[in-house]
Amino acid sequence: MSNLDTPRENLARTAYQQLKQDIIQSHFGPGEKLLMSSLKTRYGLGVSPLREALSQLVSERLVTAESQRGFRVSPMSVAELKDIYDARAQLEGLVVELALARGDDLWEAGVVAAHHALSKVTHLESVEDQLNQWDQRHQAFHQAVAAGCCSPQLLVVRQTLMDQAARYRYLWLKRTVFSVQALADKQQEHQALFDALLAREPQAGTMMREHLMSPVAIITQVLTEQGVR
Amino acid sequence: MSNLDTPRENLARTAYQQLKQDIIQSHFGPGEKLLMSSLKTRYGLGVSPLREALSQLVSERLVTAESQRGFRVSPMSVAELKDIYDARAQLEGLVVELALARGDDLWEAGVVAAHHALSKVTHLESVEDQLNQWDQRHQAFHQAVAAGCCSPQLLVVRQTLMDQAARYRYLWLKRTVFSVQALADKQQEHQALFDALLAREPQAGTMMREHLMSPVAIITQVLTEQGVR
DNA sequence: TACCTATAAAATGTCGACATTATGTGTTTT
DNA sequence: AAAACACATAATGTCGACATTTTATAGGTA
Repeated sequence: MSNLDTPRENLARTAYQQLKQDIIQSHFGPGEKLLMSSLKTRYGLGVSPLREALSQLVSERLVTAESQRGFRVSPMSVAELKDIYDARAQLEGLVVELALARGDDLWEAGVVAAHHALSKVTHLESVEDQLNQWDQRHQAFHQAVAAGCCSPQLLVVRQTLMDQAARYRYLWLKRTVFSVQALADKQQEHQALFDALLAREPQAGTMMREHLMSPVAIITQVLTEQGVR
Repeated sequence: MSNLDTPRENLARTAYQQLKQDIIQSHFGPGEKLLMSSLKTRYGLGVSPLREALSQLVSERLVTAESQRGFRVSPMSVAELKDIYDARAQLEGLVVELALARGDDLWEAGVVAAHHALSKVTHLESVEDQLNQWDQRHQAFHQAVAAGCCSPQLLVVRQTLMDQAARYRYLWLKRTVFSVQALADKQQEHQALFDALLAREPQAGTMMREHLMSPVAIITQVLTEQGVR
């Protein structure tokens, strides 16, 4: 009757999504123990769906499990930051080079649209909204570029690395989005990237690699300020 | 006392390993429904550890979950075969190029050792053993080569794609390992690859890409013989 | 016959209970 | 005082039970 025909999602899936959000936004800090008792009260769920959600997050390496000793948030480190960003840069470079070779008109159209939207981010009243809008369009732009590689598998792998990087990326976002200078620099990089892509210039891959590596210095600084090695 | 200091793995992990094996070796065929009742009797476990294991396999895309409708083995298709192998080839090519630039003496030593072991696979009485030994050393050789990229993250990603490909790869293995000609061809490719790597010749990346793509034709044939689109 | 409907059977997903294992605290021993 | 031990407390991991939902079966209608 009044039943919306939502297919009724698992509790495990909702737990997964919420937990992931909470870890990425550092509600649970790196290395923090994830007590079943607290999770139960926080999300109002039993252990079964929680354990399923945690198992998935272990597969994504956002959570680590130690047998008979429960779960904890995976630690963060400068070494891991560099490893993740290096892998992302290399992979995204590869993806771009494939897109140059494989991308069709529809791909170009998607890139044009996403780039346009990104360049028109308006200054909203709420800084929170501002941050979200820019971040969303920024990610959409890169997603549109990557789509040209015509490899669903590589795109999944790419997304996995994105998720892994999310916690680090979040640190960078806050520093960048509120700096007019940093934003302008990024905008310029995106413009150059955009031009190179549409012209199918071979150096676009290298440009992308450098573009992705540029936040590393800033994030390293933030981490060391927070006492993370 | 008589307690071996094995840390006592949880049942969920053992279930995960067994399920993965059984799916890869096609004990559970593509698209097959995974009934909780049968899994319970087969592995002698309750639902909780089984669901955890299945959740992890969902993350690895070997299993698919539909809310309120349980789990089934992910289907296989020629399209997915091509997608996975393309992604693997591109990624492995990238990894090799990084290894050429980053690999040190220790990497070279590992490659030499693994190549030597691979070239000396003895003809054992049991064909099963023969297959296992060759496959193990073959994978070890590629692993040793890949290690040179100096990126733990990329190696994890590579392993994920390997796991995804395992079911398809298994089909190829059976056809290859029992064909003297096919084995000899592979051995020659490995030799050429080996020489190019140690000489740091830039075309090693391309060679690797072609090496990884070569089984696609055979596997496609086997799949169509089995009625898989 | 084909098609809907009502009913029965089976399967999923979740919780609470319980055994096992880890952790913290206070006491004894050297 | 430091280390070793015993005990109490707390947390994990697993199972069986149960409500809900899906699927199969049989019957009825046009």
